[in-house]
Amino acid sequence: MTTTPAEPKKETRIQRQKREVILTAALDVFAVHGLRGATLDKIAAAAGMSKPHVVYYFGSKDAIYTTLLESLLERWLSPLKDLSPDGDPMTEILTYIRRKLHMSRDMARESKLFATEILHGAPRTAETLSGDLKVLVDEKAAVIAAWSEEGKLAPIDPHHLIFSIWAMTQHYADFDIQVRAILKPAREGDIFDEAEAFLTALFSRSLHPEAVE
Amino acid sequence: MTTTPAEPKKETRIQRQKREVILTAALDVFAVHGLRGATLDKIAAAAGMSKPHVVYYFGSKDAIYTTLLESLLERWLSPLKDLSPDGDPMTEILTYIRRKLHMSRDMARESKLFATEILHGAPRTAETLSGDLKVLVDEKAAVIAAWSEEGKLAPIDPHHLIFSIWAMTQHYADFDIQVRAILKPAREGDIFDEAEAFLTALFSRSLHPEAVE
DNA sequence: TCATTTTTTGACCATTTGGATAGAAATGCG
DNA sequence: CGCATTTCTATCCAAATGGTCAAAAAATGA
Repeated sequence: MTTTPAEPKKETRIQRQKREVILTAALDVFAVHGLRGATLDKIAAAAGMSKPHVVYYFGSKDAIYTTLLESLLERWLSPLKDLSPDGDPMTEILTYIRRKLHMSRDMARESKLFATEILHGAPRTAETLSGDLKVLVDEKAAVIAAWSEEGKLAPIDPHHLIFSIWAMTQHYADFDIQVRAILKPAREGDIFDEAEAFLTALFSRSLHPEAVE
Repeated sequence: MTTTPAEPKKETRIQRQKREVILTAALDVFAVHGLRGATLDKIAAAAGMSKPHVVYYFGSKDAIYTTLLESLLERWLSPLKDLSPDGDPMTEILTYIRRKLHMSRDMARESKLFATEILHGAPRTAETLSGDLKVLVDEKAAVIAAWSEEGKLAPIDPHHLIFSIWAMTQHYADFDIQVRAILKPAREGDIFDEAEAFLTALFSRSLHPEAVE
């Protein structure tokens, strides 16, 4: 048979490497052009191989995209998973913000891929969003809510707090072109360092448990 | 000649209406599918007319997209333009946040269109970003910086403050699917009302000029 | 009314693109 | 070495898609 391996039980080292090369190349292409704008030709060129070879390893363009998205979701959620109810509230949240921001800096392409997916209706992520993600967020929101109740944190809507952290950190990856265009000639330093200082100041001010009228 | 009118000096009322119908339909399609994912057939179907008719009025798919983007940019910036140096700092900023949030609520498709454009490298908006937009932002950032200097506002990086307002307000339009998936069964009220309360609280706490160590 | 212009579309075309086929090159292995 | 399996690619194909064309229908105006 001439069919593709698709997803065999045992993957050789070479197969894993090749798949990795394709995924990396595809990530570049998808992040810039989106799912529809990306072509197998572009991906193949970026990966330095022929188009049928790409299809040989993944079966279809869609399969590459889906694979990318799935492996991304895991890593994407890990910083939030690490937010511990046992730590110091302020430290936990500021650490979370910092880790999320570092992910935006180091995984800008992945962030854009994810953003485009959600933006276009999350056709293949909807279940994860209202499933695993919702469970995780609800759990951590409860932790934050408890902190607020105990007076360790200013009273705040924990869900919207999480949304705001996502929005602000991912903004620096997803809209980097805009951010850079505006900050351009001035500002020699790293934009992410500025962002970290800004976000730390913003949230520590808002979250300190005091002046609760 | 059988060429299209494209952009004649004088546009009849009927022409303007037709163009408007097409633009509205195209906005729906572009917001969901992106530039590449949108097809002339889909746009024509959404507008209730034939594909050649759409081309007759705009010449090309790209022209529709560009027209949409240009008319959007003006409206997009108007809330920031209205931020006045003469008003009360806190009121001005909170009003800006509210107006921006209302735009996210009422112009979600436009927000998504813009987001996709920037996300994919802003190929046809780059000049505007580093031109008009930068000028406007720099101007308003100076206003905010002055307020901070005068002690009317907590010291804060004004550029990043603006970025954070964009990020958080647009998040509710661009990522509405994610937000809704997480907030779903609970929360009967309007998400945007919650967001408004949250953002108002967050920023008024951070911006009040006090506790400056 | 009837010629002229504008609006509208069915049919068609060229290109792009996802993917299939078949076979070549390489690799593994007895 | 010789056979089998895996890896890889040139070539082709069918569907989708942006856009053209010629002509019909509707509106305009003298």
